[in-house]
Amino acid sequence: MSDPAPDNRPTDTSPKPGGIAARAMARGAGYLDTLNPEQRLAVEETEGPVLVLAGAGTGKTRVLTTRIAHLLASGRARPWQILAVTFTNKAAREMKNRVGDLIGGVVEGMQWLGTFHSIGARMLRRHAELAGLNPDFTILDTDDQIRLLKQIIQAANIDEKRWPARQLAGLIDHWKNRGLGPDDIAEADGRAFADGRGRALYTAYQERLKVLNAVDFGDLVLTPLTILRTHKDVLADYHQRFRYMLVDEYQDTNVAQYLWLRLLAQGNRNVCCVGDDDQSIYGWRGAEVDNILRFEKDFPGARVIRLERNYRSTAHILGAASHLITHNEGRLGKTLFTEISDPDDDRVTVASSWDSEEEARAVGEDIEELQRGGHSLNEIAILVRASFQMRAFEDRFVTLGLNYRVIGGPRFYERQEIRDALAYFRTTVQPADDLAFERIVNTPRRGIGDASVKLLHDRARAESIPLMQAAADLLQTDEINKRARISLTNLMTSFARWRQQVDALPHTELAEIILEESGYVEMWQADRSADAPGRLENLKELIRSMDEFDSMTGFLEHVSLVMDADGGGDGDAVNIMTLHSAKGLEFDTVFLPGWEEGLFPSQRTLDENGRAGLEEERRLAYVGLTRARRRAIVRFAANRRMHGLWQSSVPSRFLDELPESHVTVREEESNYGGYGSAAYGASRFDTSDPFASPYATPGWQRAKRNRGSEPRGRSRHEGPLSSGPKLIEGDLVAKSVIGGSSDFTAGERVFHQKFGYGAIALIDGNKLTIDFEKAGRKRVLDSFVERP
DNA sequence: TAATAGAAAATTTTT
DNA sequence: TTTTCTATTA
Repeated sequence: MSDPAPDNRPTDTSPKPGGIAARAMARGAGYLDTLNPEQRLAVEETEGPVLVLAGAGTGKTRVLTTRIAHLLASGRARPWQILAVTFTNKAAREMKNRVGDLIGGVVEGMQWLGTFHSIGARMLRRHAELAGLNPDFTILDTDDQIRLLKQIIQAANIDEKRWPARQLAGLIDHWKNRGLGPDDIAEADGRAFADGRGRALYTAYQERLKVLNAVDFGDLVLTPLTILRTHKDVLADYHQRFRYMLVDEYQDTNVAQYLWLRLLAQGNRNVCCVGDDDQSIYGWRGAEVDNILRFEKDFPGARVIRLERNYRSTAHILGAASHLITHNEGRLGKTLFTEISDPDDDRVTVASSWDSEEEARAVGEDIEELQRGGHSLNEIAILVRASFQMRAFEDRFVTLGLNYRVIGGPRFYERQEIRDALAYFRTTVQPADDLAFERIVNTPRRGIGDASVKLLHDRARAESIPLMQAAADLLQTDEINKRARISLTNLMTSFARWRQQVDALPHTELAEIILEESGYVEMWQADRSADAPGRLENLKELIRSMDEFDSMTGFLEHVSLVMDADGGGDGDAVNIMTLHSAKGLEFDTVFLPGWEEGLFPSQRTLDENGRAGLEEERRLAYVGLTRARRRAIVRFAANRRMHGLWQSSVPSRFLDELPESHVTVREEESNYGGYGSAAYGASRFDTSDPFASPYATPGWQRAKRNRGSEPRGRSRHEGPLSSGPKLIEGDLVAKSVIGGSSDFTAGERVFHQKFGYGAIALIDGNKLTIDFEKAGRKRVLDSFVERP
């Protein structure tokens, strides 16, 4: 959370409860009057466990915020007696603001309103000693985590190539998400990495973290959980403290978060969870839909309230989304409805393109058309499955001169220059922060290369001391070469100097001094590359943003928890983002490109998680559709370029699952081969019982049938109408030969559907480099070319 | 030790 | 296609 203030603040400075109540009463508790009966029930049912199943667009946030306002205004709780958890900082911020609006003023003292991670961090700082940490521990981000694990793997003499740190990080995260410490890992599970050494590495990692006085993201939930489990007095204290608990997006909780909540809720059982099982899209990072599905079992006597009245979308959009999601098993079941029904409402549009570039072109045209009709660009969103899809749209919009903004793109705090600068600050404030120190010892280059760093490491490890300490010790000897010695001495004195100034100077000033004196700014000034000026600008922005905090420590705390991207562009612009980051947002018009098998649903998810993965992808589709207020345009392309080579694709099975009655298929002249309703006809829509078999639809059946080895090239002889099926085969055949070698020979003349005729220049397995007569040199998979 | 060239790998989603 | 890592050379 963005609140760096120490823990004891609220009790003395926040307004008396009477004050809040009085303020709210003065506005005449009217906040209840605007709610519908279900919402009102969800707000007023304050005692005991409550599960609010809030479908998309049913006023979920409104219920949560009104509930908090109600608890405060009715005098049931003071601000600091309410625990309110969200997943994102954005949601926390919004909640705080909206409660403030309801109460009529800024809410003070709601220190337990925040993300799981920020609240976990707060708890952990209060009881750090119980976990063997200092209260000023640092929070490592993923990057630090992986660098640390890399060191541990290397120290254990394990081939880092064969057992990448990234994979171990994933494994450890997975364990932590399930609430498992190193000692809880079953013998068998521990074998999952490096021939059975997974558990040992996990243990080593945790020990190393303790030495560094650091925690990772997973620890922010797991360690507080462990503390609550093992210290009854602490738990009792929180039981007394939290009169009411609220949880947003309950469907996204993982096991550790769930256990933490359950433990806390055992106190007075006043827990209210709000969520939507149909919008659970974070299973891949440990979320357990099961948590929401079995709420009533966990909390006997729980009241379940369904919010099904949708205030956002047209009947067509709701109809399409609702029908799609019925193909999932294992849901609590809700049916969204709207009372607004206008015969002029557009149906959900399905359209297709030849390739991703044409897809972008078509969307661009649609947007310009809407714009001419007075549609605000801010109210338009393009929601993609994977971020690489964004590029085609960006390219197109740049040529069109169409304003756009990418939401959730590269994060400010993840940029190299920002991380470097932060490492300097961290080392200054926390001399024991080895990871930060290591990051900048030789940035900018100062002659302290791998050899010298290794010396430091050996020394530090041998004596179990921080790198800084080891450096100081080593400088007393003559083990390091001259050049390194001189600059290391310099660096050490600089840090000592900066450290002295921490309390003397304003932190923004000190930050400037550090970046200046370390030569870091100079390094970028000397850099002639195109992005150097931008980086310098970012550094300035970083210092500007520090102004809002009252100390360096407070700022660093904020940074590690709030990885939010900055404000985003202003003015009127189209929004481009992934489906995941679109959750919780809404737009008048939503474009959903790339509905193709393999991309959406993602092949990887399908491979790794099977049916559960497919259902999660389907929920993602549901989330996408329900972002739209008025218009949803679903698209797929017949060809897509991935990793620099072309692949063709089958329309997504989700298209088959859209109900005919709410969808229109649009044919576009710009389609080269008439790949419109000819190949993708109304017959493919799902008019059957959704539970029968989602895969019984014609399109999917055909694709499945063709997976084998049907002769290729047939459709070329059948005229333009069936150019579609040919591509389907191309894709499926392509998959079956990946890794094999090609039966083409160099120099051979071949035909490609997109590029025409050409000669093979180079063969690399099944990847061909071909000099095309018209399109020039391209790399393609061999299954996409034919002998003429 | 640093710079460079060349090869290999990788591409989902994020607190 | 792009990025990231590695090995080589100055």
